[in-house]
Amino acid sequence: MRYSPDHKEKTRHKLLEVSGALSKKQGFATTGVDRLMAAAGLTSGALYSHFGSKSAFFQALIRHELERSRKLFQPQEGETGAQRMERSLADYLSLAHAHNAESGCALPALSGEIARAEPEVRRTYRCALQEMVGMLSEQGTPPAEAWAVIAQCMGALLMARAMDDDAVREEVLAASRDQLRRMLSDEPAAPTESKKKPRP
Amino acid sequence: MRYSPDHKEKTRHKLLEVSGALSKKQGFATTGVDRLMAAAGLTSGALYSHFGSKSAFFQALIRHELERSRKLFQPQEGETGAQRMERSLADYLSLAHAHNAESGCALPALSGEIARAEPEVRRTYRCALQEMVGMLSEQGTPPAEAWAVIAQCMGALLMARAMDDDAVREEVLAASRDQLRRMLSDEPAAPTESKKKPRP
DNA sequence: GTCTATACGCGGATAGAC
DNA sequence: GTCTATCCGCGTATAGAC
Repeated sequence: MRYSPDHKEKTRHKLLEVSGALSKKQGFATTGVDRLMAAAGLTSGALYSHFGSKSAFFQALIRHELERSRKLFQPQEGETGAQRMERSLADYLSLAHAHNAESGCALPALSGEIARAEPEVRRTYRCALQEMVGMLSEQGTPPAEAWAVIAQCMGALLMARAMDDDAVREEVLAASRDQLRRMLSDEPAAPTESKKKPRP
Repeated sequence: MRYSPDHKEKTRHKLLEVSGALSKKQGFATTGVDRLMAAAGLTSGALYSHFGSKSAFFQALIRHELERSRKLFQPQEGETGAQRMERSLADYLSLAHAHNAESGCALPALSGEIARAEPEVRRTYRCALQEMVGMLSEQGTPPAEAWAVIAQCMGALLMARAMDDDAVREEVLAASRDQLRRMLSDEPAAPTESKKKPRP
């Protein structure tokens, strides 16, 4: 063949990366195949060689994106559970994340489209989230709390993105950060956002 | 004229109601003008008479829908604040709401599209939410908590809708209900979902 | 105010050259 | 494996009849 053995694999990976970014920024359904492929320097034919149809491509893309999202909540070298959570919240619920959907988590960017997608895509979505909850569970956050954390993060970021004013965006994000910190430290509500304070 | 004086007003209202339901179910951008109008028994020309363009129609629709959403959180006759919150949570975070987007709240159904809409639409969205938070604030829920409640409700419902399994959907919704009850009653975390228990 | 007819572009998808 | 060319349907929007 005219192409190196792993050329297909590399191209496929690049397609998922680049089209994923474009989909998170502009939406998947509203972006044509031509544009999705052009973002990776290819033409529409490439999509049908690799995935067969646009909706099959969507499923592969969701699987790939949620794999990336899972890593956002994974602990890094030498972190305690509390440190990981504090870092995750600060990164996730930030204005930077609100303003850069293309490099951010797929949950707030694509859940709306997934909700209207075929059962196969929704199954992929559910399994990925269950894995994420399982992972958090192993690290000391009970499943019920883990679901609540994910829902809160996704909701707050999506709401912030749909607004038109950074000050209000930050108000929403700060409220969620504060709320989650209190919840995860098992402390009762406090009137203002508390400083970093590891539990005694 | 051939039509009664308030015919235009009534038609406009019907358009917003019926197209709003269809948009929440199938998405706004992905539903053509013909279909949106056909749902109200009209043809595409009607949209341009009333609103001028599809995007102008979207803004009117969002304004109308968020007015409806605000009422979901409004207290009813003879309710206390705690009763209202308990009723709101049970109704909002339910499988019925997850399965019937067309008659439900616009926030989980349309926030993704709003996030990619023109600034004018996003301004409408922000103002409506600020009013909602102001309303909750008057009823005893501080603004920061109100933002967290709305984000959590929207995130949990959207996540539930994007899944393919009712058992897991219910797990997500129950986790959020439980979390919000604990937060609103200023109680520390409990291992399982607590029963209705007004604060002492 | 609403409908029908129509203009024109972009959508997804396929065929065949290389 | 990728590109170019092409088919056909649906998208938004407008013009003119009633």
